[in-house]
Amino acid sequence: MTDAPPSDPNDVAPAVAELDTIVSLSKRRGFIFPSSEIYGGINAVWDYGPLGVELKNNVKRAWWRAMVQERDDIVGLDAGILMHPQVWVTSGHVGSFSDPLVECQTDHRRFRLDELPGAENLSATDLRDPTIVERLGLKCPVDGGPLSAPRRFNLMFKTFMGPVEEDASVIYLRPETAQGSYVNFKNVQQSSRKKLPFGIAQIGKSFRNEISPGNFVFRMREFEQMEMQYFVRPEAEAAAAFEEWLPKRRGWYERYGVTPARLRLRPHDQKELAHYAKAATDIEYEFPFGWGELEGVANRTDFDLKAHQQASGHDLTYFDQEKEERYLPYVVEPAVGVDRALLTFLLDAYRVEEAPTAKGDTDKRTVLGLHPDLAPIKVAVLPLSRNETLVPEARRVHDLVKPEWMTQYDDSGAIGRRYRRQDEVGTPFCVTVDFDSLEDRAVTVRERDSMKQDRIPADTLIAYLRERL
RNA sequence: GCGGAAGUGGCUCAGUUGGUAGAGCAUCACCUUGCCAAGGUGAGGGUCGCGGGUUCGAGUCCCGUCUUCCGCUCCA
Repeated sequence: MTDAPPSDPNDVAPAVAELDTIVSLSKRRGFIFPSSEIYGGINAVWDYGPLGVELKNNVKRAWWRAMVQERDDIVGLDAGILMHPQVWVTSGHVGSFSDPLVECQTDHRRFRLDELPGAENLSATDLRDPTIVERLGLKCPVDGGPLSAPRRFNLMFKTFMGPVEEDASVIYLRPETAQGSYVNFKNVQQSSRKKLPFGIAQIGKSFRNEISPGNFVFRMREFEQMEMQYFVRPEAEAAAAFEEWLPKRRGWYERYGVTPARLRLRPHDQKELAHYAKAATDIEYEFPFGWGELEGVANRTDFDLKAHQQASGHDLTYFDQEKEERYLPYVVEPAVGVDRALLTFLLDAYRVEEAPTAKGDTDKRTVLGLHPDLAPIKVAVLPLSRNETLVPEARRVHDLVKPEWMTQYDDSGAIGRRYRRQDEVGTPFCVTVDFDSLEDRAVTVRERDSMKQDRIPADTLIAYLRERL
């Protein structure tokens, strides 16, 4: 299940939008703003504006639909961001979700201590030992320069639980939603009466104190995840489920319009596997800054359930009626970053094309070719002009459509300009009310991608749009 | 965290050898037009990331600081 990067240059998809273009569009049209901007901004946090929150909700809804609504073997869960501190000790995040880094004193390159030649098999204690570099005589593998003592970067945010900070216990903001599904495994399984294989899906915020965030919303310190834990019989079924989920998840992106040539699967090699995974493959997208992980599919084995069972003393095994045996399920997890998916949809949908103008020549037309399910605004209602009889009629049409979909009413500026405004934010349908409408009670519906216009009776508008949205 | 670059109205930028900020686009109002970014008139909006220094005077020089971008690194 591996895709080699396209070798024939003519095979490569057309260049994706520059990141700056999307950043600028996002701010100008109200998709995404830098957080706390009036105070100079805060690194690696972004706020979603009026259109951004619609788009984001639509992305989440599309995922939830594919994961939960359309399946009878997966159920939802919304666990807390704050969890018992022991969860993160048990899960290995307190110990392993931090990297022992050493820095070369001459060229300032950084390396993971446990990846340096001669330090591969160090114990956790050794990795923390400030004298370890000296004891082993480690040098910078690039220029042979002296290395600093190891410093640990824990990627988890800490805060305090309890009113008095001094007495309160340290707790963490979750770095992944998955643990909520593991600690609730029994609750969910029993209350929903699911038999294996079944899954628990979650969408929610996670927090990671990344060493170097960046690339717009690609890597943030506060971000949102869509993770699904699929519990199966060990171990053969896990391997099979792993292979099944990869094309399924890749297909999801294609279903919502992502250019197939800009997607690829990249299996992790043994060294880069996370501490909890036995196998993992990334679904990557070709971002303007290079191929980057969109989604990770991992075989997490029974690592988490086994650890929680041991640490909590609660039996987390599942009794299989059919096979009449009791076992700890294996877990296959597809995990997506909502913000990454959203960024992908934005980048991939952005295009500038030639379009005819009133004068007869052509002009640039900026279009977000978002899938209608994802588009923040589904329908725009536009009176042909800001005329005293046209406006009330257009308002009536708008009132008709408003309860059904997210809409916008716009009567400011020339009609052509208003079409282009809607194109730029991806609105699939524009409904225009003109002077004839006052007589024949008909409206013009114009479709974003084809720019085709249909003249239809106003009272069939809802039915017409319903067929297409 | 280290190295490099940058920070001027909503966006993209200009700002000459230091003399108290401009443009295009966007936004809004009015008039005209009326189906794909039309024309006209007008308006709002920045003290130049922040703090300090040099100077009679700084967006324009110096120091500090914050933020962003590109590399090193990592992950959804």
